[in-house]
Amino acid sequence: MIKRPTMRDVATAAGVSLMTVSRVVNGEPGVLPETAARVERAIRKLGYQRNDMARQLRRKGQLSETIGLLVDDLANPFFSALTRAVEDAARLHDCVVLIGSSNDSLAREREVVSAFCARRVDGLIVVPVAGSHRFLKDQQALGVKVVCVDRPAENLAADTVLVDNRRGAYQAVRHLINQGHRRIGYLGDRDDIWAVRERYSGFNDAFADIGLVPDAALIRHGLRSRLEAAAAAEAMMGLPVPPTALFASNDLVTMGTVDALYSARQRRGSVALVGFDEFALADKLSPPVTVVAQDPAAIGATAAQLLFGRIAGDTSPPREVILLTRLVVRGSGEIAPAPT
Amino acid sequence: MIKRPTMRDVATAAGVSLMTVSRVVNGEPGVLPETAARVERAIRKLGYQRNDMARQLRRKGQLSETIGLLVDDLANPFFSALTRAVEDAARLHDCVVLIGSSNDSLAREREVVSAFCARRVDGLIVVPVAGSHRFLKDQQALGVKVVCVDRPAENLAADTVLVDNRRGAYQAVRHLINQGHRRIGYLGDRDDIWAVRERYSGFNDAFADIGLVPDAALIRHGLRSRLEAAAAAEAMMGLPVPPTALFASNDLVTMGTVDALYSARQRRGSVALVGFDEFALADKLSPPVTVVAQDPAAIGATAAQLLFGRIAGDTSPPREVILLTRLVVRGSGEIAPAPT
DNA sequence: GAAAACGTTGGTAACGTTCTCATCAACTGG
DNA sequence: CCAGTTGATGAGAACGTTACCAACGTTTTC
Repeated sequence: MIKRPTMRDVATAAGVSLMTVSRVVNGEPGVLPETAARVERAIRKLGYQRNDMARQLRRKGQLSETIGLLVDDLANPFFSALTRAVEDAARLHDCVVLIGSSNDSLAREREVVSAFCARRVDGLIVVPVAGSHRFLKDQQALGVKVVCVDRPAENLAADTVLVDNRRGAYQAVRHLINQGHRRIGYLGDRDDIWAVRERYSGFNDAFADIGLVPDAALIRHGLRSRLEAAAAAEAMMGLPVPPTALFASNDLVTMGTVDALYSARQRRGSVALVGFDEFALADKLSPPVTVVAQDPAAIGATAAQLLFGRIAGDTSPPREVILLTRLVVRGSGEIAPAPT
Repeated sequence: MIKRPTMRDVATAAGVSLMTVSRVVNGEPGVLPETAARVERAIRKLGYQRNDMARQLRRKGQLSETIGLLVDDLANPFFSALTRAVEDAARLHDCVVLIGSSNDSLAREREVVSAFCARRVDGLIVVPVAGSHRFLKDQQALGVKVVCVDRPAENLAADTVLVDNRRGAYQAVRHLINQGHRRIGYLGDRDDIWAVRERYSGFNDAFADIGLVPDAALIRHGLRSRLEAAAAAEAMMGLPVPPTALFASNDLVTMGTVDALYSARQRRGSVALVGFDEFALADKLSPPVTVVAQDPAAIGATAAQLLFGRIAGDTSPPREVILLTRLVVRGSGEIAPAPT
């Protein structure tokens, strides 16, 4: 393991000054081709590579060409697709991406953001958890550009990319209502999450439309895992008067619900299911699952576009971009025949 | 947008020297509690945050507490689960993670590795693409710890975490053979990918066991997407004498095959399918899909453990860790009745 | 009671880079 | 032939931090 060579080492090896090496490394003009060639040779011989930390320290106010991305849970397909889109955009700007998962913990979010900012990222794309984002605001004041994704951050003037959660959920539930359903169950994630709350509002909106109020026995909040969702769905289907349809507030909950419906096979087909979020193979289930589809790649790409715009100097007022969801009807909506 | 305060600013504000501030910031002993409190107050008032780039520059030879992770495609659930595991391990070591996707391009891999190393990462976890990894070796010589995942890197002495691809595929195909299948189709990704080649070997091993050679008409390599896989499966099932079973070399190909089998519904159930890689809802398809399951989280965790061991100073010879796959039989193996 | 030890604090030199300016030779034009 | 211009190169100071050592007052030790 050799000590890393510095520009000074290269300079000595090539018999030139340090500045000349710097110029060659950065492709600046004003170096004789012959001299440059000698330097290049020394660079290759020593295996020199520029130290971007030192570089970044010196050229203050310049960009570090690093951004941070903080999502809820990277293992979730929705967020990993989003991440991939951000990464692709970042590469186009010669930018590397620091990644972190917040797991819906404000403390963890703060830790990660702080670690990112200590490394002087140019910007942050954040899926903000519930709570106060005082520290994000502080970083913003110090010049870090911030874009929020999937949920707005409380008390923060930042670009935000959202989807029409409420309308999406509304349409999904209206779809069920139009099929004749009246006893529709709600299975939802923690409702301190903004997007989840919005979807629940949409659920209620649809009922308000027809002058009804959902049955409180058919409302379940706070489902944090596929397993919990399965148990909740199971319980709900076991009620004296079970629902004829279910609305699930996100992909995880939808899959848990599918688990429950499949494990109680005798009842399969007797309940309609609509879920928020598209997921792989939803069309292959029986019955196929109707979903409110978001486009995570588009969300990520939009967020990245906004962020790099800000980094490039866009100082217009914060924008809120709402992307549309799409109801993908898969024919599981019709009132099913009573179980035999 | 305010200029970022430095330790010097804090020192002036607190009426102490720069060194005292440094000591307080780093929690070093030897500062009177009273003095420390004054400094803390100044820090909070100014919103000071340590500049880790300068810090890292000064304390040479120390760790940057940053690692790089380079996967094939972050949007693939396998790699995103792996990434999540690495990230969790990194947090335990107070380390942040730079992420990149190589898309199976050597040039892109080199670019990303180079960008990571310019930022002086302590280590790299890499899913190496095919080709020469000269540049990885160079970085290794300069002290960057490297761990390979999913595939070994050619000509590189580095810790490597793999699964028993060949044996896993062998067992899967043996399973089909035991069920009475003889015409088994192979649908595979690019076979310049090591893991894919290994799986193909396992496929052939199973045939060798019973003294047969697979029919060349039932072998398809180079399927890069779900769509391509679907087309290939479709074509194969349309042969004059179609296969009675299919082996798919990874999750993407398996899903494409599922697409093909579902779209040709009349033939559904007439062909058995076994795929490498577990995927969500495989158990819910009809018929359910038998898979060779890897544990991406365990792979990521193992790789991270090796890497942080090296970073902490472990200089033992490179290790190769082989994790076991698990054949998850889901009852789609039996010879199906001839199509009606 | 002088010497040694300790606990607290500050001054200064790096780390590897880029920026600013100075130098110096070789041209150019009148 | 000399002032002015150009083009290539180099010297030195910063960037924000930490390692090292010196300085200081106070206490302990024999």
